[in-house]
Amino acid sequence: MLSEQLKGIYDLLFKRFGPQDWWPGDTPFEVIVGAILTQNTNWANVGKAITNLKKAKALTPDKLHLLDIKKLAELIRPAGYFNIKAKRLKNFLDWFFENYSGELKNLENVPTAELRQQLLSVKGIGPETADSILLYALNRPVFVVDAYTARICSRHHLIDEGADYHQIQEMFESNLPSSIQLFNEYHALIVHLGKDFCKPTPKCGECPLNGLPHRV
DNA sequence: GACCAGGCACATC
DNA sequence: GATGTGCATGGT
Repeated sequence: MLSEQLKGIYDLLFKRFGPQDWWPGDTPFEVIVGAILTQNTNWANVGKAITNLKKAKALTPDKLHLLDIKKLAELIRPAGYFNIKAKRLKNFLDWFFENYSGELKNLENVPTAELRQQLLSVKGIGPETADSILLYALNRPVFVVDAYTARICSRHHLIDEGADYHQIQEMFESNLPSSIQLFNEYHALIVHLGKDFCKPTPKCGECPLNGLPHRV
């Protein structure tokens, strides 16, 4: 029955918004960089940082690994938190080169659960960033939870207010088929819904979920 | 000018 | 274990 509700919500969102074509990135590595840069940050600003990295021909594992951290911080400045994010990117690259020679294909045979644990061990990569990388860059069937997901699930009584990341993720993953395509589209649709309607102060207006149970 | 954005680590109680 | 705070740019 939760599974019915989750599928119903998906259908409503897809019907209203259509396919979202996520992740907006040309290569898996670009997706990884974007996942770190978009932490608590508007995607438009991340796009500017990505453009800067492309112009500087720095958007490959090797180049980014070698790039001076001060220089890197300057290039990603539009994405905000640029000092801390430069360090986070470097932390990821250090891990990537130490363990996998900076080659994405070397990640292919690592089991998802193990890879997730390893990503989480990198300082600056938390649950959402790790799962975004796993799903959108590495094509693993994990459900990405973000602030919008938590807010929407709570407001519509799908889960307790105050449920943590893992509980919310578990609700989706155990009540939906484990499909990369479905998880990809669902998370993207939730973000679209969140941007248009489910702000911290709700703007329900023409929300496609109008009519479903909702907290006041 | 206030509010918000596709978080995370760390300090403090 | 829960709660608070710093990190920072840019659009609405």
